[in-house]
Amino acid sequence: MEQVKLSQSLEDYLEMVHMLRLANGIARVRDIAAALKVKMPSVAKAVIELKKLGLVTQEPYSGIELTSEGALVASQILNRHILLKSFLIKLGISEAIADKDACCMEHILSAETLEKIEEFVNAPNEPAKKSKTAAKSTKK
Amino acid sequence: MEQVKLSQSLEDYLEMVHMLRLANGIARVRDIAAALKVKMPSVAKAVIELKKLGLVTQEPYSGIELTSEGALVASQILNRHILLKSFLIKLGISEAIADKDACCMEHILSAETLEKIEEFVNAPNEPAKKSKTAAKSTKK
DNA sequence: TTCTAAATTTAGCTATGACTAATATATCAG
DNA sequence: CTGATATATTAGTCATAGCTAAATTTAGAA
Repeated sequence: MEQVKLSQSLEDYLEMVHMLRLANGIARVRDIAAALKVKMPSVAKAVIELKKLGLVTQEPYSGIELTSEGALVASQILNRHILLKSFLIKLGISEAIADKDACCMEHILSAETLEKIEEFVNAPNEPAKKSKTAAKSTKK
Repeated sequence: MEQVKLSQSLEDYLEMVHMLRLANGIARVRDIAAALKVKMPSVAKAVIELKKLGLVTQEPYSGIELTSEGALVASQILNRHILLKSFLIKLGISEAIADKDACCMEHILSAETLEKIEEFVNAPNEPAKKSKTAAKSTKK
C-alpha cells in the first residue's frame, strides 16, 4: 500500500488499459495508441514503466493485463474521470468537452476538491434557476 | 494576434511575472523562483523562452518586464485563475486548496468549460440548502 | 573605495515523454 | 505451409523542464 505516484501520462495509459479491457476484454498496444492519439512506440515505453511499477503484466507481443494493484489504481482514476465528467455535464458542458476536460482534471485535483465536487454532484439538485434550457433540457 | 501557444510551465512563469509586478512593482528572478518553488536557473531559462516569444523583456541582471502582448496573455491567465479560484471556493473548498487547484486547472480547461464555470460563479446563488456550514460540521 | 554576499546567468546533466526508422513477431489468406 | 500484412518492440532523436556547479554582475557594508 505504498501509493505509487504516477505521472499524468502514466495515469492516462493505465486508465486506458482498464477502459479497453472493460470495453473489449483486451488492451492492445495498437488500440491504446489510437485512443490516446500517440504512436505505438510511446505506448510500448509506457507499458515498460508500468511493468516496472508492478501495475501491469504482459506476455511479449500480446495484450496488457492489470495486476491487482494496477486494477485498483486504474479504477480509482476511472472513478475520478466519471465523477468529473458528471460534474461538468451538470454544469451544462457538452458531453464531448466534459469528457476531454475530465481527462485533464482527473490527474491534478486535490482530495479536498474531489470531495466537494462529489458532494455537488450528489446534491439533491438546485431548483433549476429560471431554466432557459427548456427545449432539449436533459438531452443527456 | 497569432495566439502564442504556451506550455503550462511557461504560462505559470508569465503569470507569476504579472502577479509580482502587480504586488511589488517588479518581478525578480529570485522571487519568481521562490513563488513557483523552483531554482533560479529554471527561471532564467524560462525567461529566455518568453523573450524569444516576445512576451517579456529584460535588461541583463535586472527585473523582468512584460511586453504589451505579454501583459495581455498574462492577464488572461490570471483572470482564469481568479475565476477558477472563486469557483472552487463557491463549492466549499478552502482558500489554500482552491488557489492550488485553480493554478493547475487554469492551463487545461476548454473555453466552453470556462464559460459555464463563469455562469455558475455569477449565478444569483442557490438558496444555500440547509446551510449546516455553521459549526464546520462537514467532518464527512 | 573595496570587498563580500546576493542575485543572475551560463554550462551541462538528468528524466520524461513524445517521435521516426528499423527490426521482430504474429496472424491470416492463399 | 508460406508469405504478406499488421502488430509490437527496439534503438535512437528531440524538446521540455527541472537540477547542480560554476562564473558573472550587482550592490551593500566596512
